[in-house]
Amino acid sequence: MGASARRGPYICGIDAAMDVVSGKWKSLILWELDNYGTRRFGELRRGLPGVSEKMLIQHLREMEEDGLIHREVYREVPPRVEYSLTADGTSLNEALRPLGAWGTARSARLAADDVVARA
Amino acid sequence: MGASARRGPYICGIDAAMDVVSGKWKSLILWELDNYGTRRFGELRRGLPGVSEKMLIQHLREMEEDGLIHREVYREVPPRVEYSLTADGTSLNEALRPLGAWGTARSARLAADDVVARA
DNA sequence: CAGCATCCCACTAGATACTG
DNA sequence: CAGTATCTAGTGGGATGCTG
Repeated sequence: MGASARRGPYICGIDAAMDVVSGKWKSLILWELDNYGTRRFGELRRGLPGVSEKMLIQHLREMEEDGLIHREVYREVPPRVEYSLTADGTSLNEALRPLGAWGTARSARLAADDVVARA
Repeated sequence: MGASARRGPYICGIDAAMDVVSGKWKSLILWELDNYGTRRFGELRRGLPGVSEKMLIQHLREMEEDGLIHREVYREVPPRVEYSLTADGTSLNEALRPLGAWGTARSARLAADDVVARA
């Protein structure tokens, strides 16, 4: 009974999508996994500056349960676990691209306004 | 000190965009305003079943401060206030469209799986 | 009609310490 | 290395009542 997705009922598609992406690091995890294809726990941790172990594992578990990522365990010593995107995770990442572009444009504009404001 | 957007610094574009859309009803407000062009407070309230007055006004104020919506006050009796999208809000709505489509597809698939599971 | 103020709870997320 | 467990603070969001 964790803090995972509600899994409906949803008012609309965005609602359903937001349910699965909300979480401070989830979109970053998606992006990281999309870039590298496959990532170990420690690599993700280093790739997401500021994330705590607890939040990382919690988000990873929820995303696994939501069918966005795949978790492959190699029973070795030392233990190795590799995370990768599922088809769903990949398509979600695609769907997030325009939003990312919008955010980048907005950030740039805010920064520019800030410079003007300081002048 | 409110519950408004952090307004940076952001790790990436999605981060910046999520900062502005996160809030249970914000994407719905965007969608509603995009559909109707302009909406009064009471109309929005009725259009978003389940929203409380407090959350609606709070989200509207934050979105206004974030430059996503425009608030026009008509000093009449009884008072009238109309909300509409700014150019930024409109473009954000565009950027959210693929995500909405993804969520809709996911919902449909989950529902189908659910039917199968019950069979 | 449109909004503000206040109280309250659940949940999110962080820090820290421990384990197979 | 890859987690678990526990405790705590901060915040999101709901209910209710009041105002111009």
